[in-house]
Amino acid sequence: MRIGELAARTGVSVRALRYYEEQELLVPQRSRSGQRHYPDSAVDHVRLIQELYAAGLSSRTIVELMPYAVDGRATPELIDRLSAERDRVEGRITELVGTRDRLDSVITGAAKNLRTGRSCRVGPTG
Amino acid sequence: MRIGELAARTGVSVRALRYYEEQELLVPQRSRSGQRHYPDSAVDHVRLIQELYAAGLSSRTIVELMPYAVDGRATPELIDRLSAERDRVEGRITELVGTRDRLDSVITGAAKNLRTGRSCRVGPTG
DNA sequence: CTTGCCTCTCACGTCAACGTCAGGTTTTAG
DNA sequence: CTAAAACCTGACGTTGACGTGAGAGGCAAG
Repeated sequence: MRIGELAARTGVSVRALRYYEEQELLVPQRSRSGQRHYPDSAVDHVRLIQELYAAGLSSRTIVELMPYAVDGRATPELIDRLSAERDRVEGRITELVGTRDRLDSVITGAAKNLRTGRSCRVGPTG
Repeated sequence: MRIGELAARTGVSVRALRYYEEQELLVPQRSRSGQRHYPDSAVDHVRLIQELYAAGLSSRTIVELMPYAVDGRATPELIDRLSAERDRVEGRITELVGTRDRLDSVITGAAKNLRTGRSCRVGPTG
């Protein structure tokens, strides 16, 4: 399929797809006239890329991890890299859970404040 | 305290503190000569700001939520805003948990691949 | 053939949260 | 008093993942 269709199917912009190519994340074939042609598998490929971006990985990191997703070839280094990223994501989750709990207690305090009309201090821990 | 000490205590840069002021997140008093002077509470204040940044909130959003943190005054709108951000954070957590699990299964597959030396496809779902 | 949409390649613009440098003033230590 | 350290105000630079517009070429339909 051509770039417009892939964009429509994945929900990412045409510009983004060209950017992915620039970053060597998704390199399509070219017709004689220079138009990009993607296989059907590109749809899932793009979704994976998006997910990894959403997880906070950079293009460079994704590029480094792609060889595995592409040809299924694993090396110890690759596994280390994947594990490191997994741990990073895990760390982010922990942070965010803490923040969510903080927000929860702030909200609870605020709601109480609202009911009583009294100003009960809720700021940073302490 | 002056800006350098606050920076040292919080671990954020002097530049960042000046940026926070620019964004009206943390407005200190000024001496006659123009130097910034912060109260002790600014330390916790900065930490809260950092945490909210880390949670993915923008300066603008933080500014909107600050009135509560500053004077403890809650309004229904503020609580809605806080709840909305809480839900955003919760959504991010769910996403990241999914990604972590995806990474886990990829890693497991890769490790198995490595042991067997066989290429077992692990890519996007499907 | 031409209309119209899709695509191409530059290449500059954007946005957030600062980094960094320049050039000058204030505070502090000796 | 002097020198160093800390502070001040601009103001331009950085990074990542694109947005946006210009100007030109490609392709199926009438």
